[in-house]
Amino acid sequence: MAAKSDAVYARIYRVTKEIPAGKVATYGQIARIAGASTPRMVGYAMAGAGSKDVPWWRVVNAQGMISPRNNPFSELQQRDLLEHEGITFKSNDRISLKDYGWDGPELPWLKENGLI
DNA sequence: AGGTTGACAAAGG
DNA sequence: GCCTTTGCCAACC
Repeated sequence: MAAKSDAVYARIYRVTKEIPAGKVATYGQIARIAGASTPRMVGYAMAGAGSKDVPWWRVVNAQGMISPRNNPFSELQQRDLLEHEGITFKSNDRISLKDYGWDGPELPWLKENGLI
C-alpha cells in the first residue's frame, strides 16, 4: 500500500515530463502546479528521477541556476544536457528565465490530470 | 520518538 | 546584488 506522498511524487514526475526541450521550470513552479507542499519536495523527488523517464535536468532553482547537490558530477551533466537543447548560460552560470522559462502546462492538460 | 538534513524560496541586511 | 536567516516538511537517521 502506497503512502500519500507517492501520489504527490507521481504528480511531480508527470508535470516535469511536460516541460518541453529547450525550456526550464523552477522547483517552486513545479511544486505549485503538482500540488506539492513545498519546493523542497520537488528537489527531493528529482534526486530519484534519474532511473525514471523524467527530464529532471530541465528543473532549476528560482535564480535560474543549477542547484548544488551532494553529487557535483550531476550538476555538470545537467548543464551539458541543457546546453545541448540550445539553452545558454550567462557568464555568472545563470539561465535567463525570461528567455527560457516554461509557461506551464495548458489548461486542458491540467484538467485531464486532475490538477484543477 | 525525536533530532537532523536537504537538487527550495522569500525576506532581510 | 551577494550573503544570511527563516520557514518549510517529508525523508532519513
